[in-house]
Amino acid sequence: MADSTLPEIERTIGALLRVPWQVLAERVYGALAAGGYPEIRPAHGVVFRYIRAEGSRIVELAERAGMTKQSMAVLVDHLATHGYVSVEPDPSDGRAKRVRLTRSGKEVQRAALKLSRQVEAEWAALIGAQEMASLRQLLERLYDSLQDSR
Amino acid sequence: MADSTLPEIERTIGALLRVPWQVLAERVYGALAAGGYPEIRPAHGVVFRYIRAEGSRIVELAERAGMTKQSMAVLVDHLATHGYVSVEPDPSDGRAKRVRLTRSGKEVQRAALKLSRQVEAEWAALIGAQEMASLRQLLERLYDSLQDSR
DNA sequence: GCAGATAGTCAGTCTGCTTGACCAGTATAG
DNA sequence: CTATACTGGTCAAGCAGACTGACTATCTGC
Repeated sequence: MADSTLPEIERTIGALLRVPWQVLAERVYGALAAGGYPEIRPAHGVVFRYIRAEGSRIVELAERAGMTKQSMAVLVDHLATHGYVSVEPDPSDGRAKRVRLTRSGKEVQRAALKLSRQVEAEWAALIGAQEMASLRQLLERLYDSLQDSR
Repeated sequence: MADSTLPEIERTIGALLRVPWQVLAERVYGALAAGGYPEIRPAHGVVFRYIRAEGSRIVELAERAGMTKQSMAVLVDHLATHGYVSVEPDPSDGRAKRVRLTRSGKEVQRAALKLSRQVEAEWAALIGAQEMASLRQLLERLYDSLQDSR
């Protein structure tokens, strides 16, 4: 209830943020599933979001995603068994592993980004291009402020 | 990955919506937990959001929340055992039950709403009152458009 | 060269959701 | 006015995605 609605109320700020986000997420993961990547579930998004091109360690991904290394290890393992990432020993540290996107992992990343842009464009058509641009700008401002105030 | 970030990119529309929402949710549920309602978890939010003042049926809540009646029954049961809702047989239908907020359930609802408004005010201080007002307006516009286009 | 920090794994648990099968009460068509 | 279909809710089982705690192996700083 980040947006509990007493009878009179609707459209708390929570709902206003959550609903579009859910619509977007459903579209993106739905399209990925339908488009030949059925093993990619929402939880795996963080890997694609936070992985660096040169490869990342599991702890690093976990840290960035705000979860435990055990949980991240499960996600990485799933993606590895389906060929979206490769996991190799890190030559510079015998304890560590290096996780990297494979060709098809990069495909997924690109596809997701494209879908996101597509949905954003649809929304622009819905509420007006200028309005969508303003909305994005204001959200960026809020986003940056929230990042700073940590 | 409603917002997969290829190296160059940051701040996809997904991240811009998701991050503030997460901040808000954490604040609201954190404050509720700290403020004497530790049994209220994020999953229970839907009950407070969708319940009608006259009382609602389980199927109705499930429908509105977009989940199965079994799942909703679990949430309602949890809230009932902690005294936030009452569950009585529906006099007009022998199969059905009527779920209503108790006094303390209403308290929670009000507290959550207040917290939400508080966070919104903090954000206004962060990015500017006018900007926050514009942001809300644009989000409302998007929200309404998305509702309509179903 | 040893003590403590770090990367990752194993095992167990919890929450929040699902599906499938079912029962009991209600509504309806013939 | 009864047989049938529908509906509200429950029981049981299972899965996904997170968690904690305990452990091994390796690395690093003094």
